[in-house]
Amino acid sequence: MADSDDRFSGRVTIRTVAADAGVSVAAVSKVMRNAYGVSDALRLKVEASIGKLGYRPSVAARGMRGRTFTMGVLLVGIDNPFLPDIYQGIEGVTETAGYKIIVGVGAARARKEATLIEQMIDNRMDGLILVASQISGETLEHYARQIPIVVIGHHEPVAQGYDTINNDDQEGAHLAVQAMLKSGYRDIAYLTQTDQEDHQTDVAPQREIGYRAAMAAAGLVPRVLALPQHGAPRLAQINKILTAPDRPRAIFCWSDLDAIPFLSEAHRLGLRVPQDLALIGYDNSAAASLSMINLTSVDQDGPRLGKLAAEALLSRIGGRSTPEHIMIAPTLVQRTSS
Amino acid sequence: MADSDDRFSGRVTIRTVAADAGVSVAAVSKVMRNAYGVSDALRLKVEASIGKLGYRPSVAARGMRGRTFTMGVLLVGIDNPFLPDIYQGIEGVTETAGYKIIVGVGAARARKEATLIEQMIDNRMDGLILVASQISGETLEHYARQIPIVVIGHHEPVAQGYDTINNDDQEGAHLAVQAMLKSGYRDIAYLTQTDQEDHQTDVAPQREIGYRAAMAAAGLVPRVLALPQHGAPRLAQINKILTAPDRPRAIFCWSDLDAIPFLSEAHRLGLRVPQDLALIGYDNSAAASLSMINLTSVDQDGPRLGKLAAEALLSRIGGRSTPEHIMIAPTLVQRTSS
DNA sequence: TCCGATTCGTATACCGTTCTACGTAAATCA
DNA sequence: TGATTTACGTAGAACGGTATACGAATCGGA
Repeated sequence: MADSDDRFSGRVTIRTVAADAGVSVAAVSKVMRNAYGVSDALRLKVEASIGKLGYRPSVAARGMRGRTFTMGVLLVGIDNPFLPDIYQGIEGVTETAGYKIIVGVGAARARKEATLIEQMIDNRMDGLILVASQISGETLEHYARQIPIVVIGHHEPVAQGYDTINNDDQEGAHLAVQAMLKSGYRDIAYLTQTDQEDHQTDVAPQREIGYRAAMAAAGLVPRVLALPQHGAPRLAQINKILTAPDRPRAIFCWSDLDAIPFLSEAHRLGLRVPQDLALIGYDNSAAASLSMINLTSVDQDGPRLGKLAAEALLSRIGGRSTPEHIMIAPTLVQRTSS
Repeated sequence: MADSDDRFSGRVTIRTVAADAGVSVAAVSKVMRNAYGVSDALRLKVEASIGKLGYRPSVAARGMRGRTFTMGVLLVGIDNPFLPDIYQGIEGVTETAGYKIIVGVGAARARKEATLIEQMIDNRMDGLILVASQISGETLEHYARQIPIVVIGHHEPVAQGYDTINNDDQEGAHLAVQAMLKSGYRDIAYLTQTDQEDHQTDVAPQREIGYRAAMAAAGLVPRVLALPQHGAPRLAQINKILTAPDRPRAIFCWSDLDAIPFLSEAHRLGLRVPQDLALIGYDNSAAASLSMINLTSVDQDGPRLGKLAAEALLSRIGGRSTPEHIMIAPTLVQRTSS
């Protein structure tokens, strides 16, 4: 009877295994969790049944009481070219630690991201890594009380409840401006993004701070341009900047995401790079190294950021409660666009 | 008030809400699910309590009996440029249907993908969309018995247990070859990928079939080149093909993913495109339209594929059990590389 | 020989939902 | 008016695990 029942319902549960091995449900659970008080004989019996039946515990059921051994990774959007690097770094750590990853895709909007975080909490993730999140530090502290959180690409050096892993964005900007100065440019503009909730803690404003400091140190007047991230106005704005009579001679872009379209439009307009226009981007994405693009870019070592974040999260899940704030040094990859 | 409550009483459960509203647990559950048999008065009372307490149901617990209202999306890898389009199409549908999405990132390896599918089943997803999966049709049938599945980018027109959504890859190849013939090229090669488990059902072999048919129809001899997807040999192989004395005059690449590095290497070698070498890619990815790249490419309308897949999955979750196999027509986006 | 400690396994109370019965009161019908 | 139906709400059994309390052996030492 029980047999035909099981066959009908399909799923092999902990009870199926217990019956097959002739032991109690609790015994099987203990074996699964390597809990204390299991003899070798019992373990062998149970493991044999597990293998035979192909039993896999239900994460949902398990999550109602214990760990799920899964961490959630929240990405800004799926099209950002430096995400693969970070993801790869995270995965390297989780794989050896026996953790699974589940990805949530945001849209660089705080509201949407908050929903995703809640979804991850609902799904009983053991911890969360947020990449370039738009969420305010205050809100993060709130969520951090419910689940361990590590943040990449969001400067909040005094945060108490969660960890931050960053490259030194001010330093990165400094490197870019220095390189341009060294090549003789003085009319250097900074291109930032608009239509973001405006936090000083985000990477673009941090890079702007670094840019302004470097310009000031050189006795030059800073000039900040802005570009919407989405929609038709974007291309029009690029065109407007490039065709204006006071077009800057050099532009440091907050991201390759903007630098490459700029390069493209400049090329279309017949501007020579770097003779007529010098460009430096940020992230050293795969596309930057293509020979027709050849964009000078600041590299922030995505794999390392991901690795550090995953390690921090694991230690936080393990019980650490003192915050950790790590900042790594960026490097400049010089190419022909500057 | 509610704030200090939250901090102390821990998680707000359905019982908290029921107690607060002065109704039964089942009543709250009914309201949550818009189930039959709930009066406006009851609904209002319950919703007030939900709002006041900030209650959110636990997906884990919910998953143990009913729906989770979450679908899993399995992507080949996070760096494939046409995934954002498909994702966007899926998201458009799920958002209005009140479904959540959770993403799993594969690595174009069947083993890894199988693990991910099992993880999704363990997490009690309501259904799965697999994008460009490497898993065999046989294995898919097996999993499809456990969970509703829709597959994008995998031709299996007689599959019984799951649905397939594809662009007509043979037709896409036909369009590419036709365009090259029309421009006067006759020495046209096809570039496929290696180091994949070799299924006729995958997109690259399908495109090869279309290519061979089109060449045969024109009375030309086909010529197939191969390129590993990863590692150092990749660049060396590109270089070898481009510098060989019998370098083809035109190459139709199975994906922009390969066409763009080819273009880059050709540019580095000083080859003129399309005078010395014509190239056509597949996927019409964002990078293809950049003016320095300007790659002719076959467009398979990713958003539409995603939309159709999500709709199919919803109807399958809703109970449909007859398989659905949809094929949409690709178009050629002509640019200057051919 | 008796006693406390240690080992191993079981019974069972949860965890937070859904969902199937079922009871009751109001509305409709003949 | 009595007999059905319909609408609304509740109780309580799942679901598949975890974890705690506890009983039964086994063991070493005085």
